Amino acid sequence: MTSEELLALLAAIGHTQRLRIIGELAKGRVHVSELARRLSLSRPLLYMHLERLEKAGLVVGNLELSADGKAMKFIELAPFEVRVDVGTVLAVLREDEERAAADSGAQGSGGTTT
Amino acid sequence: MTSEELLALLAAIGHTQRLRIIGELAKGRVHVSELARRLSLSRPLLYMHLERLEKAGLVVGNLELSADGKAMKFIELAPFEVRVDVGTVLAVLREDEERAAADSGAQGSGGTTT
DNA sequence: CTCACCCGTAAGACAAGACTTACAGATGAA
DNA sequence: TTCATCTGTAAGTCTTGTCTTACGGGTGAG
Repeated sequence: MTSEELLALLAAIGHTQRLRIIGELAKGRVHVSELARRLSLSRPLLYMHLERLEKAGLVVGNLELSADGKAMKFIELAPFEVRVDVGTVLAVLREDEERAAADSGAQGSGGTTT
Repeated sequence: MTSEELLALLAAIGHTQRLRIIGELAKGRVHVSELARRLSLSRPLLYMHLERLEKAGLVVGNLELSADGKAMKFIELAPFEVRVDVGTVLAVLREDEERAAADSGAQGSGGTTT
């Protein structure tokens, strides 16, 4: 895991509204408008938060058609678990360095991959 | 743990520079100016980050006097470990509700405390 | 056709965070 | 005294993130 991924994840979870969203989704999948109603959030705002959560891989969205033919986007919580401690931090920093080294090393040859 | 505490912690760790700071401190305690030099950060900026880290309880600062009588603030990494998953989120949300309930319940009487 | 749902995005106001430059004070050494 | 260390903060800029308002289009029911 790179620092970029870790940061995306921490930033995604680290917000009051998004905690509430996760809390609500923990009860089960819901479509966007319904979710907005339950949390008293404007739909555009909710979209913004969902985008962030989705990018970090915390939720997954599925556009489906209901029985009466209306399009509905259902949001589902993706399982996640990260231990945050000194070891994790050191690990991502090391990963970053390795990637940087690999990138600069692969510039001339091109066969150093994997 | 309340959501406020969790958010402070996540926000504290969730930043590139602060990851680097933690990484450097993992090697051992350092005084501020030296730390700033190692990370190529301006001292005022480092102060800002340290303040955030300290508030979240991730680092501890100690003002000491060196052998030649100069004041030096040593920064030390505090042990920390948090598991971030759905359970954690639900736990802090529940904790929030309990606190809110306790606060509003204690307004009139004063004897309802646990 | 109008109403009540649903989807999605664009634009701009506003607040929070990150970062720089500049300052002020204290010590010991040359 | 002047220089090289260290401490700390205040002010202002710039960038990022949050949030609201205002649009656009689609479906089925009355």
